[in-house]
Amino acid sequence: MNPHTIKIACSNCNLRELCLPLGLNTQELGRVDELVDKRRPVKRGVSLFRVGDKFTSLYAIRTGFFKTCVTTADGRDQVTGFQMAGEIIGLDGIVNDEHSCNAIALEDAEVCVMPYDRLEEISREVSALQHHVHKIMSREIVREHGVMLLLGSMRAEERLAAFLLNLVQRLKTRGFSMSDLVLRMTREEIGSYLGMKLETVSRTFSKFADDGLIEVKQRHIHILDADALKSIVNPPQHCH
Amino acid sequence: MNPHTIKIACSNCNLRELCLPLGLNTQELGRVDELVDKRRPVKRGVSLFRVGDKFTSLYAIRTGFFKTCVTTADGRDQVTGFQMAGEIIGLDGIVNDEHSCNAIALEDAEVCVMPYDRLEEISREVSALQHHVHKIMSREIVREHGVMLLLGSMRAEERLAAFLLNLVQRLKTRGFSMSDLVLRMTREEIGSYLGMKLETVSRTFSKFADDGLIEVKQRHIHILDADALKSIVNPPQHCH
DNA sequence: GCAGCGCTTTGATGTAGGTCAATGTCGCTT
DNA sequence: AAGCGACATTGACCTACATCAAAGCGCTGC
Repeated sequence: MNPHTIKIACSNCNLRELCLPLGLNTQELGRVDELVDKRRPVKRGVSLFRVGDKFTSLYAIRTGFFKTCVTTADGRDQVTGFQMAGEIIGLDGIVNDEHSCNAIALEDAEVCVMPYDRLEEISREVSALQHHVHKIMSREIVREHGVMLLLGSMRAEERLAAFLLNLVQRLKTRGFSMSDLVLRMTREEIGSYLGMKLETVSRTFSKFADDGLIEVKQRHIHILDADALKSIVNPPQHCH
Repeated sequence: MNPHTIKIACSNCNLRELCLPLGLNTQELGRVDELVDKRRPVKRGVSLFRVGDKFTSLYAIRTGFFKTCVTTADGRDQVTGFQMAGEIIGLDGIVNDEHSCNAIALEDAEVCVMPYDRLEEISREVSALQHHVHKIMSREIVREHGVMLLLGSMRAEERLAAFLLNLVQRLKTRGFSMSDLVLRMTREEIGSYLGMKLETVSRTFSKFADDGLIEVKQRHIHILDADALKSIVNPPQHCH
């Protein structure tokens, strides 16, 4: 192995347990290392792919933070998700061989490029990888169910509380604090994701702060009472 | 081949072009025929699977009509989709080996049961099937993006117009009329899916009828002006 | 150090759609 | 065929959130 190969080997990657299935043997790991063609840096504000781009690859986020969004004919757009290190984006492109959403870096980022035909080929040989790919897609479907629930039947406070808890949970998995986070997106982007206007996002943050649930200083959020946030999302039942 | 085998062979199924990839050779078709373990009837109002059920199989709808829905801790629920003949349900179960939504028949139905481990096994051998499975999952992800857009940034009339056009489009693919449809779900279920109350669904139907876009007689809808519905979903741009 | 800009906060007011309630329609059972 | 129950429609009123508008904050670049 030359140093270059080592550099982009999944088997040495510190995000391995987020991207890859567990329990691969040495030979399988070797095959999986061939998945990543190269790495690609994406500057803040730049898109990794856009609606209509030919679909060629999936991308594993190594560093940085993305949003994905779709657009209506009349220019309104809807953020469909925020993605962080260890997460896979580009799945939307498989069905029609072209991307149907935009993926934009919210901070300087680097992704691992996994050519899709190679992924299919290696999945046929390594069944743990095959299953893993299915799980990733299924997870995305289930996540979106959750967003539909949020958009379809929650009120503003519930949505924002759910959003914060979700973010902090994912950050925790990556070794960050459960109580402090820095939002990488604007109020407007949060609002788009949650189906509310940026002013409502701001007011709701202020409300949470007034109620002593969080501290807000611009994009820095300190969570003071996670349980209270949870009980906003799942209002405690009162017996009758 | 005995008659029983023939009976549940995908290769003879009239929905084949909806469920299966095109262009399989005879040998591949033979393998794919092994996908379906058995058929299972589901009476109207009965669930095919429920939240928490162990995941074992995907289901191809042969006849009938389903809704899938998720539930909040406090009992509100959200319809996440309506599925008709030729569509695949159960993908939500892959990620955690148990289902995370309920699938309920809205009319007497019959599904083909495809044990998931067999699907993985055959996908490894028949790459067209592998790709097809990926496409089905990707299509579901893209569909959900569309629902997020609808829930997050459209108004009631736009939502209902988009809903009707989507239904009628899918029915057309199945050989039904572009202008007449029978809703298999209640106003409340439509409302849940579209993030609005049943009264608003009813009022919006009445509004469309008053405007001469559709005729509504209970669950029978006759579309008079599909273009007008389209222009509600994508309001024509006015230059400035 | 301050000018300018992008983002955020906060206030005042408007409205789409929710809520509550009454009535209507249809299909099913007896 | 009458009566019941599930679903749908319509009206009157209300509220959560949107909209419009005005500061405020904290960068970045000169």
